[in-house]
Amino acid sequence: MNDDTKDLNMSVIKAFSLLEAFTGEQQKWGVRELAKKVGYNKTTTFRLLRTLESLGAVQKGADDKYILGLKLFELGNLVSIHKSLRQMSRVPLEHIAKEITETIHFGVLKNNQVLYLNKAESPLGLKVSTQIGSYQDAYCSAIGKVLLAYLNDSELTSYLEEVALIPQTENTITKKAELRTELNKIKKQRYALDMEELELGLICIAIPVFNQQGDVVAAISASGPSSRFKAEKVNDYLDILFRGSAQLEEKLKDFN
Amino acid sequence: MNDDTKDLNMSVIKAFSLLEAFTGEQQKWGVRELAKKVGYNKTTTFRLLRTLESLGAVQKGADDKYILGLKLFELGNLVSIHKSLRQMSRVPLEHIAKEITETIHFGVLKNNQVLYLNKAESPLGLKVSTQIGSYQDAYCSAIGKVLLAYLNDSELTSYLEEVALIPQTENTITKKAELRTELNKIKKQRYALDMEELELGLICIAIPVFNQQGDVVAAISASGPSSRFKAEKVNDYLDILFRGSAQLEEKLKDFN
DNA sequence: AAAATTGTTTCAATATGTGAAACGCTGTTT
DNA sequence: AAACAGCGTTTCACATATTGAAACAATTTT
Repeated sequence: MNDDTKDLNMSVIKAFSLLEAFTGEQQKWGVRELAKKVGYNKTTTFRLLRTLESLGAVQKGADDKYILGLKLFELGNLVSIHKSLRQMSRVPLEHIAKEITETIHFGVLKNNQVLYLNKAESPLGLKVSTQIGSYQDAYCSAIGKVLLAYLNDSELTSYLEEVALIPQTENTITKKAELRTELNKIKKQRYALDMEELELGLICIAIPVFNQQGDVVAAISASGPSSRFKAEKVNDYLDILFRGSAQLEEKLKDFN
Repeated sequence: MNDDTKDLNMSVIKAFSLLEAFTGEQQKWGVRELAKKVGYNKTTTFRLLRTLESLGAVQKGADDKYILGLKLFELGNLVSIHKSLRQMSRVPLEHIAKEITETIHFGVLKNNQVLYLNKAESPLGLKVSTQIGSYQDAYCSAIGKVLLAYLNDSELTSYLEEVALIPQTENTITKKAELRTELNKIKKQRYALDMEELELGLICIAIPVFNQQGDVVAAISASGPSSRFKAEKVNDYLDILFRGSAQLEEKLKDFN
């Protein structure tokens, strides 16, 4: 951590640390266990939780433990950045999902990571399911690699300097030179594949979404289990994705 | 304000006051104008904003003014209360919207107000458009009246004691006895009409959604301009809504 | 019945947030 | 060209609001 911490309101920072402890895996917290987790005194933690409760940012569940409250739902729905992208993506994503019958994701690059703005889930039982609003490392996902591929040289160089290529599976690209080569290839062919680079058994194919100026603003992907995702289907999937992407790009025009 | 304010963390409360100043109408704020709006010193406001910025709860837009940040989007997507209701409602709402070609809303009662959890917008140009996550007074909306109609006696009595029936249009019900009669009628006929009670030119029809135990957990509505919403269509709309509601109730079973 | 949890309150100490005034910057008015 | 008015931001002495160990009340576990 750098010294940007100077003159920030510590109470507010602490309050948000508490909120960030609530994740998809751990949705409920008691006072003492949360205090232990974030490293604050239990009294402090208790008072912050009570404050957040009075604001509706957290609330007590049936078992008296705290869960995230509806105020955050309200505020989250007011966030205007990418809001139009998110809204306009819904219908095209659902069309694609219906045709491909795999889960479709829609994401942008934010802080060098993929931020999932929307999704349309596969109608099948066995499917990929990601939390909208969550982040994913870019170098090991199809959407991420597409978005990285269209960065300009200096952006990509600084990304490669900063990032640590941690192996998620035996297929994860862990050499920076190799990643660069892969990204060049992706830019040429206009799509990216993730062949179990993030998770074993999970395959993903992604293509870019351009705005009217020709910049890549987002990417869409289809993800499914390797058992269904056969090589001979790739071209079909790409066709469908490209048609969906064209729809998205059409809608994007209205927002300029 | 009552004395619940004791021992709450004022900084956190102030920070949230700032966040709540951001609405659909006013999405951007400069430091000084926001300070004026919320009544804090500009220095305090500035420091809180800087703190919130470092947390990603706000960020600076293109014109250097502050807008709500993606951290709130992330947190909002993690809110688990009503999350399943929200998710399961999407597909049925879209089916209904396609059939009725008017905007469909899905809401619950929260703090004696209607909280909109989801919507499916009319494909037509002239349409109702509500912010998901926003609140609406219950007594003057169709969804609200349905939800009120199924409260038990003591809940309804305490609602009627607390609420102020402020006329929104010339059709708004402003007498508590009259509202009670209306709610009885609604419970009997199993649907509610809002005939320009909230906004002139706006008509709305709503029905309840039951869970497996037979409690009303939510309501769905179709809203449109009075120019399109003719009396002879009401029965058709009801048919479609009831079929949609049945779909919703079917999905609800899986979550018990 | 004792022990070990939990959430919650108390109170003195001090660390933390406060706000008037000043600063540097940009754009407009004189 | 100079004065002005707006903005976000910094400074610093002061005072208030936050802190945490310890105690408390209420459950649950031993």
